[in-house]
Amino acid sequence: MPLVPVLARMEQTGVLVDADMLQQQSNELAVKMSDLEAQAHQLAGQPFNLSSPKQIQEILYTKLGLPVLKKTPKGQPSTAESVLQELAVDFPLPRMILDHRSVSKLRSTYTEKLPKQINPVTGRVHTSYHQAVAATGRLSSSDPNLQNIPVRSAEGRRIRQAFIAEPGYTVLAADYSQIELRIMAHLSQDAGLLQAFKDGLDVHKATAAEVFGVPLDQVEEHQRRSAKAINFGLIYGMSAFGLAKQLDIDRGAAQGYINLYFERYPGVKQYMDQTRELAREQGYIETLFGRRLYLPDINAKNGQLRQYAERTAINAPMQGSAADIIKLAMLSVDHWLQAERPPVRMVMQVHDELVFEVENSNLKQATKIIQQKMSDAAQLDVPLIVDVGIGKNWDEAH
DNA sequence: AGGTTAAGCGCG
DNA sequence: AAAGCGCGCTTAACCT
Repeated sequence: MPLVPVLARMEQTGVLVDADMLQQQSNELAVKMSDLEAQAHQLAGQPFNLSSPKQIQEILYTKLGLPVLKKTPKGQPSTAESVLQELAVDFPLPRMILDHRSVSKLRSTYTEKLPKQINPVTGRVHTSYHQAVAATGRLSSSDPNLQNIPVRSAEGRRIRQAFIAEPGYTVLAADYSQIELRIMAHLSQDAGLLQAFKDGLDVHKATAAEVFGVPLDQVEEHQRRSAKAINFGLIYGMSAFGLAKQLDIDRGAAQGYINLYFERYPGVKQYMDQTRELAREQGYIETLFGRRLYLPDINAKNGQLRQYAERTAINAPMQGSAADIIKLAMLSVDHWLQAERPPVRMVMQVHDELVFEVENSNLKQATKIIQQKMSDAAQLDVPLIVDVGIGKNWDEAH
């Protein structure tokens, strides 16, 4: 039995998963894995278990003499993705290891496991949502974790395509647009950021225009990408060093971007300083709705511990407030479901997204009500925009 | 045989 | 010296 009570095992609803489709994908992934193993065997001149760190170290570093770019905390040569990415520029084997890793991850974690998690009585997968695990107030999901179903790669998205609705129903996915940055605008009361959201701008593009000093309609793609990295970095309390690595630029340039950002959005700068200060004084920070996160290390002598606590102090109000808001939205939606009993099931929560199974003839009305209830879950000084997608499966609904 | 840890990676 | 927040799952490697 788990020590933390399972407050929300999805026994009543659950989500439909097409086991045959996953089985088919499993077979295809298995073929790719053995192809890669055979190729690696050739190149290495010996059998090569691509998932064994020991063998990777032996073959890549000892036998082939590839440069050791980074070490693990225990002093072993690192085989982390970022390292292998760099090595892949000059050598073929690292690419194969990376491909093998992503394929085997998809197979072992998803296509092989999910079919076994289907409840024979309901024909659905019923995750457990935990309310008292994540320090920021987010839910977590386990057995199986449905909050990390692949989406970023085409291969991975095929797994999402196996998440379907029963005949006569449609998958409806509703997600908050940029909720953490909107919360940052609200908390910091930065005039520029507030205005950008009130004007309904593409916020990364708007940031790029400000930081790089170009008109909105002349922002280039690489500028938007940099601005996006800056925006995310800010939410996480990232340093110039981290931004430099992320954007593959030198540290001075990264610091320049950050300085420019804070010049253009002085309210954000002030908010960040204030938040650190408040955390130091009271030993905790609060979300918009008063959820506390205690930071015992905020005044630690150990710089590493202290800086970690400072980054948490910056991030937790935004991540935590977003968690508060979607929980309120879930309650609001549930009240509607209980009162009206529409043919609608709330089947998943993925941090800033709610997934529903909606009877086809009710799609229009359900979309409107869900969108409105999520948008109205909190009153901020910027609008809370909710994007809704529908489809035969979860992938299509995005 | 079974448990634990480190590394790695899937997601927001 | 570290350097970006929050999770859960799988594997290899190591341990009892």
